[in-house]
Amino acid sequence: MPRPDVLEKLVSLCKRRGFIFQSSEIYGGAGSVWDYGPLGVELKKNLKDRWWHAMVRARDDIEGLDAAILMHPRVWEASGHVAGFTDPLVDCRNCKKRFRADDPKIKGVPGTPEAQCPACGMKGTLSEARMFNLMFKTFIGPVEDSASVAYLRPETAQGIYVNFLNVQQSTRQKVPFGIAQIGKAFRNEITPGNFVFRTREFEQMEMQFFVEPGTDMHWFEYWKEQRMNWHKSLGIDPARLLFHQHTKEELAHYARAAFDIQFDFGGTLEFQEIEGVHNRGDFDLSRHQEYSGKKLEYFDQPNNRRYVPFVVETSVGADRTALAVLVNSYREEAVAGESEGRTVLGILPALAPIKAGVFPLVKKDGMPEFAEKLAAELRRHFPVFYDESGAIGRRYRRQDEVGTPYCITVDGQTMEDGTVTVRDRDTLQQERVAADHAAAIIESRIAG
RNA sequence: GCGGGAAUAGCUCAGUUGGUAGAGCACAACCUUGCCAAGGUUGGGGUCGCGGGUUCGAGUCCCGUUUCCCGCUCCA
Repeated sequence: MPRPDVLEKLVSLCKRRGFIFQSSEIYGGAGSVWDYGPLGVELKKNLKDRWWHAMVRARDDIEGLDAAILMHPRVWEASGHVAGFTDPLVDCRNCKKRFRADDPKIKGVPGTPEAQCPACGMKGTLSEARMFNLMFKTFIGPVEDSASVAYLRPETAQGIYVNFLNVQQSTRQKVPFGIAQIGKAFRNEITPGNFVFRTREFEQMEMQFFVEPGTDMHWFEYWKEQRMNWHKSLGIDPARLLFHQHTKEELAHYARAAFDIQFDFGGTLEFQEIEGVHNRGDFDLSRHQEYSGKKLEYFDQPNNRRYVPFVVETSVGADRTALAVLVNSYREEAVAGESEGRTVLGILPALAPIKAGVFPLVKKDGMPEFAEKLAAELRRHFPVFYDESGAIGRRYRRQDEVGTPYCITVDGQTMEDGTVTVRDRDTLQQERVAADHAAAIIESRIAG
């Protein structure tokens, strides 16, 4: 049974509370691009930091990199991105089939009444030839001529391949080792949609692991496991995650083997790719050798031999993972004694944009002053939201809706003994702790 | 890109046979209550996605366009 579709409610919540806005909204909106608001940028940053820590900082066999978005146009010829997509294509308006414009089976010039569709035989239904390259094209320098054409990268991986030897030699890494980077990529998708699931500008977190040929399947299995565990560590329900193996037909031109990690977004987005783990063999490095004329070999000193390493790639969408975290955490639940339930984002505390709300129970008897001081103190440790407006219950609910894991309330007793209550987002339980210890207690829970 | 649907306040929507926009919630201020969103008073905020057209007059009809949703197509 498909899970309920929460996407529509989530889109509304994201806008209302400042997670994600549509780009250029006041101009009617730009197609399929989204902006991260104050809370969204914190969530996504926490996610990226977590990935960076797991993949780069916590390991000694992976190095970080931040390659440029614009690259030499030949890179995309080597990668295969230009070749398959420079052919003009035509559509038949009748039978909806698509053909190469130079298909010999087409009689007549496409776009004219005489042209005949090879599939359905109708005349005059073929569109004019159009380019279907999904890469964004631009020009380097002020003159727009063919010599200055450049592309916005459609994937971050190539920036890693072309820097393979730079990184290896400057860090003295030995194979096997990896290079990781987080960055924007751009694709002129024909069918974008589903909120930030498929967009034309998106952010990838990629790691390319260089291994000795023959050991690639071992590392492929290793990284499959590692990456699945990472997603589970985000608090994502394991029942909503699965591997999908690419069939021969699905395999990309560069891949020897490929698994997707899929997440069940619910509704019509049942089990969709959020990460790909691919065994790319030596396709990329070999192609770059061929197109650049420069050797991209690794010298195995102990064995005194040179070879082009194989590559195991892990490529995860930062936006898709952020969406998965939001969808996974969204819940509406009943509250005892109330007709209206509450909306909660049960985000892992470590990922939550705001870690704690700080409230004075009432606006009198020195409580606001005490609470404001406490909030300022806590802010030195993590993001805090101070709120004194409205009923206390309303303030709790506001924080539930944006996933704030803890709410600290300053009450009458605080003024006497310096203790405050800490309320847990998920259990609604409160416990009383010394105000001086609140920061340390919450910090340890976020880490744990 | 093709076909269908939608576009009115921050959100969810209403708006009768065309006559210059309403509700609930949210938000702000003050009062009150004081531990889980529903008290009181007051207040801010839309020119109806955008551009044309028809009309004495258009949110309300027509055309174009943009964006979103559904389906098809595409997805290196």
